[in-house]
Amino acid sequence: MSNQEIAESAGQRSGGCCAPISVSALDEAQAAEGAAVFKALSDPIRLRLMSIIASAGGEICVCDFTGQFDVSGPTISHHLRVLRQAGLVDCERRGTWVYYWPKPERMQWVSALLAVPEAAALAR
Amino acid sequence: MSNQEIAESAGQRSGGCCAPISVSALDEAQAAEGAAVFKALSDPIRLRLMSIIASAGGEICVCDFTGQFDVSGPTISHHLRVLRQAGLVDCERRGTWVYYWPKPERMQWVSALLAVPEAAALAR
DNA sequence: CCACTATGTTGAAGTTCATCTAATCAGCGA
DNA sequence: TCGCTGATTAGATGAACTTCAACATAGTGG
Repeated sequence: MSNQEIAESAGQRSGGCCAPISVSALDEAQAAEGAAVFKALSDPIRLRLMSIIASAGGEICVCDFTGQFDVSGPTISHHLRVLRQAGLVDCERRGTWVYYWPKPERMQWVSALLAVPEAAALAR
Repeated sequence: MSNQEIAESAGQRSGGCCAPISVSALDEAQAAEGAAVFKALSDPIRLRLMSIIASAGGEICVCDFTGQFDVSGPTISHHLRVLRQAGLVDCERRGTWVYYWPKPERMQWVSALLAVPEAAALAR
């Protein structure tokens, strides 16, 4: 895969955009978008929710969360919405239950933002 | 490499610890540590500061920041402290000026946390 | 149609955060 | 030693965030 292809696959309009910050600095718009995603991950409960969803290997039911956390149902619901609005997960209601799944492109984009290319790492 | 070895090589006491969240979920302590780092990156100004420091290719003087941002000097200083406390940058005073540099291990750790192994990506 | 379960939404209370001004600290040169 | 410049700390204030209780909505089954 060429660098160009990598850039394109990462760069589908929303947020996907930029080289790792070790390579080039972000402009204001890029920083705003990135910060919004990091904010979604900046709460311990949300990060755990995200990790449970991401590691589920597919979909997972909301009913599997309640009980694993010390907070009330509405609070879980609120945190899930934040993750959804950040584009990190998506969900669908099927019958009584609601299922969530991760959006790997988005996760990968954020991960790539922080990645340290070997050259940059060696420069120190 | 055994799982144990992986855990050890990633786990130098503070924070380094865990497999990507696409592979296994975080426990409370891991989530707390990860969330703290994400919180440090969750502000647009801090994320831009971080990207400027990371892409500087070495050290950079605080005096290079002031003027690039619409906030007062003390505010910049406050944000730099948050990044420092998160372990993402470090600094040293030399004469009149203070220089900052990134800590690539920490950046790499956070990046790895969100990385999506191919297998996990293909499973969807 | 009604009761029941599973989630999501709203509004309010308490807490944390970003930002500013004013004051302080560190180094330099006269 | 005194002032000057660069940077950080302290205190205050308004905005944003987390959380819960109460209510609303969607779907199931009697």
